[in-house]
Amino acid sequence: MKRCQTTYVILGILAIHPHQSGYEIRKTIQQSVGFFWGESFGQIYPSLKRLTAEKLIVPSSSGSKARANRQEYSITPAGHACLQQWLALPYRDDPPRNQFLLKLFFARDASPGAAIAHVRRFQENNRRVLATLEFLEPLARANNSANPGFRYWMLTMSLGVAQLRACLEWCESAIAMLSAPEAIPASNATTEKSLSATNKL
Amino acid sequence: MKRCQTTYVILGILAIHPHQSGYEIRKTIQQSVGFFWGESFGQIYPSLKRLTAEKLIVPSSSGSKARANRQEYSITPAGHACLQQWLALPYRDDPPRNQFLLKLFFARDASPGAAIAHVRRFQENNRRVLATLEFLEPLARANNSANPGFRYWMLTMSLGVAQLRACLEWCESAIAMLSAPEAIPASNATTEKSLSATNKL
DNA sequence: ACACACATGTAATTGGTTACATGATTTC
DNA sequence: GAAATCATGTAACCAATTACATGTGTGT
Repeated sequence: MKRCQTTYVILGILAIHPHQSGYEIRKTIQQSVGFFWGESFGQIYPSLKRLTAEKLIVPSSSGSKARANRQEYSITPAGHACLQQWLALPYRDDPPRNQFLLKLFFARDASPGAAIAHVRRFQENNRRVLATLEFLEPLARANNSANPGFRYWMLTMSLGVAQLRACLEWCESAIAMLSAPEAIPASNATTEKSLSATNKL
Repeated sequence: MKRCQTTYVILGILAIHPHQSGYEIRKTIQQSVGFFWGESFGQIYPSLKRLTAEKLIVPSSSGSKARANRQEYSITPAGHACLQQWLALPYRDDPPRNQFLLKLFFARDASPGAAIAHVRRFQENNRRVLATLEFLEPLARANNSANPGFRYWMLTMSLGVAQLRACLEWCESAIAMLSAPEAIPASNATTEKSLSATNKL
């Protein structure tokens, strides 16, 4: 049986946190794995129906925050087995598509300021995300450091932070490089003399 | 008029390198922007038809490598204008979906070795990509350093390398951390006493 | 003769976003 | 009573992958 990725995010979240509604599941996703994973309602609600039909989750109620509207769910043993099975499989890395890098790569065909504008935007985005991660980190640490899942959360966080820092450092040098129109970094002196016979760029 | 992303990759590639066939375009994509962008034939060929209909590219022939089969294309002034327009627009960063990080995040529900296996795979992938980038770099530098597009190619490359290095460093520490099952990094002494009342993990 | 790379395309399917539609509960 | 947030869902659309189908030219 083939299942889309949304399946496993929902199962994973419910395995950690039972008794959540579709609405809440989405919020939890945003707050925990949001910086590397997103789900839309158009994906979540149909998935909840399907997973219920497949007995991987069950409608449940925790009593407390009952609302006429709302339906919450919990993971079943079958659901947990399904999640574990998926976790044991090697992850697939889907071919990346980075529009920022694409626009930067083609920037010789753009107006002069375009490249630097893209880089600045990239820099701002990275700063913003880094700030939220660094804000979240001590809070989560205080609340969850005893939890068995904490170490894995930490690992994802630290990779995120490391990548963001690398990007921000790169932004500095990229802006510097793009601001000084003359300086082309050369590996040695002879490169200036246009060896470009068979261009690939 | 709304156009998919494939449009602009094709235009961008043909702006740099005219007289390429669909087959070649794909190859060029793999060799130049391959580490952050991919296109499939199922996307390229229909796009070429559509772009021809929209007069953004034209069927052309360079004479030399003519084949009964093959049809090559070049960008038109209209196509170039379209590309420039797109390049001037702010890039959109689509919500990332990193399956590796997702599996790592949920790893407390997996078998003990799973997390470390995922990390090792991630490490190998990063090493492989880094190796190809480092292999390509001096070649491209020698052939293209005089080219106006070279600096942008360099920028994308250096970001790629920086990110890959950051990931590889992280891999080291992640494997170390996962190999020593006891050590949970604590921010201070009191965190041990399970302050976890309101768990988020 | 065979394999491999070159070359082009279509059809089925999926995975996903976005917009739309609706309504309940809380808070100010 | 207005606004915000909580809450659920559907329909239309789209971008893209994958598998399939077919054929040509080159090198061994």
